[in-house]
Amino acid sequence: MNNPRHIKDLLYEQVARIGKAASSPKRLELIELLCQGEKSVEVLARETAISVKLTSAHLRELRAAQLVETEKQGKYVIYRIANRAVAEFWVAIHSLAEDRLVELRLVIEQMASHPKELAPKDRDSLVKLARRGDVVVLDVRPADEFLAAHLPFARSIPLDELKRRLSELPRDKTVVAYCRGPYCLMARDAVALLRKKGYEALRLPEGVAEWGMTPVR
Amino acid sequence: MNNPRHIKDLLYEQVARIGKAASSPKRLELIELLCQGEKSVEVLARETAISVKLTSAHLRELRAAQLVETEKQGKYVIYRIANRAVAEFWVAIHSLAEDRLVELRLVIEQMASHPKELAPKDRDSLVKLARRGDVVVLDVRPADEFLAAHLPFARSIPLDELKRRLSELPRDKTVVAYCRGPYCLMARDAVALLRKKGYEALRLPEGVAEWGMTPVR
DNA sequence: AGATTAATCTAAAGAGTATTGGAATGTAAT
DNA sequence: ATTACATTCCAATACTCTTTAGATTAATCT
Repeated sequence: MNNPRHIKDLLYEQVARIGKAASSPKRLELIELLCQGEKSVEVLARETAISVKLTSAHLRELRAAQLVETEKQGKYVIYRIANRAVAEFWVAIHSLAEDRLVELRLVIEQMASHPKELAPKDRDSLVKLARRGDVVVLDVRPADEFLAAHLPFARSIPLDELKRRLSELPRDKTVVAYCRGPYCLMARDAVALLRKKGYEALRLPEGVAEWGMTPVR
Repeated sequence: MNNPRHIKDLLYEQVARIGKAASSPKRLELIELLCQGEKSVEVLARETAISVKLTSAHLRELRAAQLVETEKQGKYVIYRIANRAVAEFWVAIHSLAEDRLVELRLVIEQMASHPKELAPKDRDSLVKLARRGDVVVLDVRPADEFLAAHLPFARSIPLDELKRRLSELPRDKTVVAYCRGPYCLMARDAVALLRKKGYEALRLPEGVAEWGMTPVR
């Protein structure tokens, strides 16, 4: 059985393994989360609101497709993205989805709720503003994710500490908050809180994965 | 039901529509074929060796995911890639698969059979050589695909005409043959034929999609 | 040693997908 | 009008995937 058709079938079948891994909403959410940094099964389950058992099963699939790697640390199993290419694929697939699927764009729009929440998409100019201190780039993800990687000149105040650490932010600067990416709601909530307290705040819908800064190894 | 969890579920579910479309080997093959140019259901079925009915069903899925568009031309229905982003996604997913899956790399290696079939990957230098006429870049795909788009300075001799049109190729130049991409076997067969006839021939494993030249509209 | 915690494995039910054959639709050729 | 052709629709079957529950493994804590 070495005919051309047989060979081709083998080839596309392998590529389809990646597609299969990316065909479940839960697995995609796990991938996005792992793009923020390595995590244990328990943490992944908590953050995604999936049962530990089911999380484990989905991670098993991701590992079968070689998209994630594991390392046993004591009684924990730490999962991480296999390499940067996986993060780039996550960005590629969700970007294509946003490009093609009206339904997705609709949900994203209604997520923004207030029209002025979107920050400028131009990365260079944002970095320039942040470097000069004209805006404060605020990372509202958990501290360990900030530690693993963060946008240039960002400072870390996790969302659940924001209320009591408001005083750390200058009142006269615009705050640009970001979190895990366009589907994460933490930055949205942070901006809502900041505005209620009188700050000028914008949400940057991108995260480290979209900026090509996913931590690996 | 406007709680955050519900919103997130909607978001990832939409992205998973793209993953689902890419989770079947046959659909991937159809996408790759459509990256070469628009085609009718009949042609797609013939080229992929899938029954017309099943081809139609898979194309239906691809259209549901908004990855392809259709246009009725007389009694034919012409399918095409929705836009360039789809071709880029095809390249992204098969590149990731090659990066991550040993099994895939193994099949590709045994496909090359002769070690020297691989041509230089550096695009600029290949284009330079082709411009100066130091090598002949040969497109062995069907004529309509060549017409839709081809690599710079390439000339077209479809594989099934190659034997009787050999005289069109200069005997003293290296021939670099390419076809639809790394999973297409036409360039491999062309190289085998050329070598048997005494030509110096190499296979370029990339096609128009990999070079970002997929025809759209 | 025994209890606790993290994670996985196995089995089973339900939901969804791939594939095929037969019928139906719409267009073009005779 | 009738016939041929390209494509899709519908229904049935086999298969695969998702999810949950119960049992199991392995490391840590008391």
